Amino acid sequence: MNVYTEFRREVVRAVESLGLAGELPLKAINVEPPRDPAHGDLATNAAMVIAKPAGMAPRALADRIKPLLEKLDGVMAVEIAGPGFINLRLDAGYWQRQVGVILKAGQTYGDSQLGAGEPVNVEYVSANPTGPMHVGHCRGAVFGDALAALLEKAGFKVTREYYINDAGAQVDVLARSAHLRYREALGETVTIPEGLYPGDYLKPVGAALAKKHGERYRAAPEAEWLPLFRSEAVDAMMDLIRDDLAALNIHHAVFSSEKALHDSGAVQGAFDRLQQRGLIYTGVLEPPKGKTPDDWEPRPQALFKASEFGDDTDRPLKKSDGSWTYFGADIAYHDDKYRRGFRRMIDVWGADHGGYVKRMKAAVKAISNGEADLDVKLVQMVNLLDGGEPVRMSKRAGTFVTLRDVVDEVGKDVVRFIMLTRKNDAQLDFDFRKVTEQSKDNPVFYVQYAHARICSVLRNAKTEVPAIDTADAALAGADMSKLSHPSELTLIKLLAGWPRLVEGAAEAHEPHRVAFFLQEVAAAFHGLWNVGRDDTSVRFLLPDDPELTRARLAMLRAVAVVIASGLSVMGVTPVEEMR
RNA sequence: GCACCCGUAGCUCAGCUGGAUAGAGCGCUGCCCUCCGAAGGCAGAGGUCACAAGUUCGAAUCUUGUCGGGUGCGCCA
Repeated sequence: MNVYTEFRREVVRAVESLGLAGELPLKAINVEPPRDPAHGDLATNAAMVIAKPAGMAPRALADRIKPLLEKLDGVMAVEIAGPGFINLRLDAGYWQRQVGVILKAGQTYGDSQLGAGEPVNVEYVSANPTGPMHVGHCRGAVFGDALAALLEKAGFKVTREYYINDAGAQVDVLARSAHLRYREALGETVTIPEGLYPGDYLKPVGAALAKKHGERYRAAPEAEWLPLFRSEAVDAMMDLIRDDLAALNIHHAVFSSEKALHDSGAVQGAFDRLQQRGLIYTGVLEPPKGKTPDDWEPRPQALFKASEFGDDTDRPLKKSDGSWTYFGADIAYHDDKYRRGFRRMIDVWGADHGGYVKRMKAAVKAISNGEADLDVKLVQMVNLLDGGEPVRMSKRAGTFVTLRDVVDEVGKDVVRFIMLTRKNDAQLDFDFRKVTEQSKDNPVFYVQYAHARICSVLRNAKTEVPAIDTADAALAGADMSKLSHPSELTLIKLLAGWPRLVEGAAEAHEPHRVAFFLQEVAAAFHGLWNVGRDDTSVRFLLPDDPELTRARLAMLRAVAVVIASGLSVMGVTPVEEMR
């Protein structure tokens, strides 16, 4: 329960007690902080949204609600404004008490029951198991992981999942590339032909295969070694990828294999179920307009009636040779999630897969009879820059930037924070120089600096005002009514908005809001710090006034708690000092 | 041709799912450091929210259309 949901409940209760006739849209009632602080602490639209169905003028209705709200605990004044807003002013004590609430809750402050323990599956990264992760994978990885943490904080039961595309032609290419490296390890001189993976990362894989199998598959026909090499190479690549992800502190709970879906008959099973419901037919697709392929030939294929579920056209499940399309397997994969009990699924994809969203949503609707909800979050490209200049990347020239390169260069915390400083569907510039700069332009530094400054004040308190016990539990008992400076109240109100932000961001699947919120908190804190620079009475450590100092330290700890809580959602470690 | 995403201050971007006079950083202008909290601070200028209709008490936000940018479009994954 946070400030806003608490008062929303009271407003709804007040409206209900009026005994108005008609269907009242109570769900449309909201309580939120007004944009203009001059309008008070809380504003509700209740009178405006209820007015019409109740057959009253909004302001007249507001007049009747007003006295009921005036009686509430913590409410200092109620005003009716504009077209019928009801603005509440809370007494300072109400806000000041929030400091104690935050300190008592600690890291759990902001936790919500919104999700009510409902299972959510978040599938992210899912990079092809053909090599180490490159920088392009970073954003989706960080986004998915932060979204998962955010949903957990909001009370959902989250499963972090990775889909291994180990069934397509690309893993045959991988196996052949590994076979070449295997022969190389056995002493041959090899050149990697066009179309195979040239990367050095396959050398150890080849060496391991040589050690394990000796000469056995050196000159054997492909059919004898391909499945074996494929599976061993994929395993090696997944180890590589898991290591890369670990460098970002990302750990999936479930790894699902596309190949396993084929082998177990799950793909056929999902196909059969759709067929039984008459959603599959054999047909011929129109060629795409405007981009007519030269080799287009109309061919009959097994098609899924995606257009009945909101897609633009029906989609092929089988290729003309009868084998499954990627989409066919992907339907089975989402069917599998559904059968594992997930009614909420989130997929995180690169923006280049945007054209795939409608058909996947259509498929989930179809397989679940509309019971399951799939949200697909597309993450846009990251432009790598160095001092404003684009970093040129080319696989061939060897100037290819891996995820590991980036993490080694700037650190996991910086990568994670910066990747969340834009909403997912906007492009993002990642400038190696800027992200490590110690200045206000750099949001990572700005937020971390706030946390470090607070830690520093707490450390100094031990020597400057040694009488004060700086443990959270002790600080929570301070006389918060001493926190009466306007800048202090502004800061406390901001902190009290954290639980509300968690819920909003979780519902919208928008972890970037956490990053922006923390920048606001940091700005408010730095601002207060600077007030103290000119006006010594607003400083935090005042040896002549231990009671006030105690209250201020409590407030600072509350700021640190909220920052640390937000950073933990983002997967960033708060620092205690800047170096 | 079609679909999806985007279009907000000179630049980079927020805008809490429809609220009141649209915000932040950078840049610009003007003030503020002998020292005690300047890896800065305070103040100011800067907007047809791409454009046009519509929905309603109320639109940057929802709908439709137009313009501009990006991405994608059967047998790749």
